[in-house]
Amino acid sequence: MEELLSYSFRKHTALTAGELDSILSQCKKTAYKKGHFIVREGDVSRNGIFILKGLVRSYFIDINGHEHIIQLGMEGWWVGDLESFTNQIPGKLYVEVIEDSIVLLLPYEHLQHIYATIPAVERYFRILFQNAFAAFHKRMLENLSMDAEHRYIAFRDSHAEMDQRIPQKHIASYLGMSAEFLSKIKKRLMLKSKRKF
Amino acid sequence: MEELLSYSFRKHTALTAGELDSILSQCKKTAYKKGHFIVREGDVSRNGIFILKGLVRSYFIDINGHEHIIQLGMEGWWVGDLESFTNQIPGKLYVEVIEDSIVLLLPYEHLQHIYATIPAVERYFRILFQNAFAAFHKRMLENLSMDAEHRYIAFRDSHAEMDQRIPQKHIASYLGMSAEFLSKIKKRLMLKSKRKF
DNA sequence: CGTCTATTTGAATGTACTCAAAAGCGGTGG
DNA sequence: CCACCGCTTTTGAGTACATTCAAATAGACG
Repeated sequence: MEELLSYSFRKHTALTAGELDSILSQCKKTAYKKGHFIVREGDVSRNGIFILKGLVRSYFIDINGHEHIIQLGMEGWWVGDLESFTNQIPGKLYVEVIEDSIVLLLPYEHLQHIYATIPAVERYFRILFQNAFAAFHKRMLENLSMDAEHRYIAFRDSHAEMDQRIPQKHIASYLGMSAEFLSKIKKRLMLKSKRKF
Repeated sequence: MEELLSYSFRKHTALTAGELDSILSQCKKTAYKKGHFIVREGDVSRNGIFILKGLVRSYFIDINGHEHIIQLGMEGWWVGDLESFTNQIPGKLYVEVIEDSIVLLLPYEHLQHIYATIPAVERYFRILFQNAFAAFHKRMLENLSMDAEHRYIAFRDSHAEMDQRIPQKHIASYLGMSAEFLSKIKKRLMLKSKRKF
């Protein structure tokens, strides 16, 4: 299962088997049950989190007590509270496991050591962050230019698997709308597609 | 003026004077007049863009013909259409100079060469993208949790200088609201602060 | 099964937008 | 120096998209 991480590294950079082993040996494989938290608000995120199996959401709670999902992550993804991890300060996010999951935890200090000893890892994360940043740009662009119905259609089309695996209320939160409204949208789309037959 | 770039590099990574010179020699210093475009929709962004002086906005136009500002950048910032630059494909963004500006242009191929010959630059951009990503997270978090009035207050507080230098309609677009509505918000805030005297 | 959570539905409400028009502001040329 | 033009900002009225609240229904889990 750990090959997922090796595969991810090899996709973006050239590492020897020994280097990969060294990195893997500094990660701790951990299982979480559905509903449990890897990180809570106020925690300092000590670890980078790489998902080997399962599904995770990260969200924060605003001053009105409403949850807003920042990220949904599944197999092969890095997740977490980046600001908290980068600066080793208390964070604002919760990272909750929404399916029984197995993750690799990579402690902050170990990552710093890896950066220092295996420069190619700088390249790996440079590319990862660059891609993540561009993807985020795209998401923001969609949020700005589309209404709620089209945001959901776009999500369903590009994340078909997540649309199946994740409860609607979480998808609504990720897309920035209320759960009730998403329900109404889905009904509207059902009627529309029925009309074609 | 070019020291701005050296300063930016040195803040995040250790580079020799020779390496900095080499990087600088591969950049092309270019002046743009207010209202001119560095990149247009459909262009392949050939250059990384670093601002030495002036002010730049990047935006896209949605299917309804409305502009949405993605980024506002000033002295010491990298700007541009990252997706287009990274993948060397036609982009969706316009990059427009909104004050007479001087920028450094770093061609894509030169940057690849720099990555290959000066590994510390991987680290520089890794950190830059990591910070940019975290900042973007924060912006999205604010967009989700605050109403229009509080988004403007947050912007004014953390970007006081930009609030002065940039026309209101651009700020409105950056904050995801109509220019008219921002005008109404400012009036409301004026009245509120007056009432305190 | 029974309980707890998630989803659906409807009615009332609100935040922010659109459209239209007036007022303000800055630059340019006579 | 003033007059005019274009662009930005302000203001008001009407509107729409999405929310809130409340209640009913359906589903999941022990």
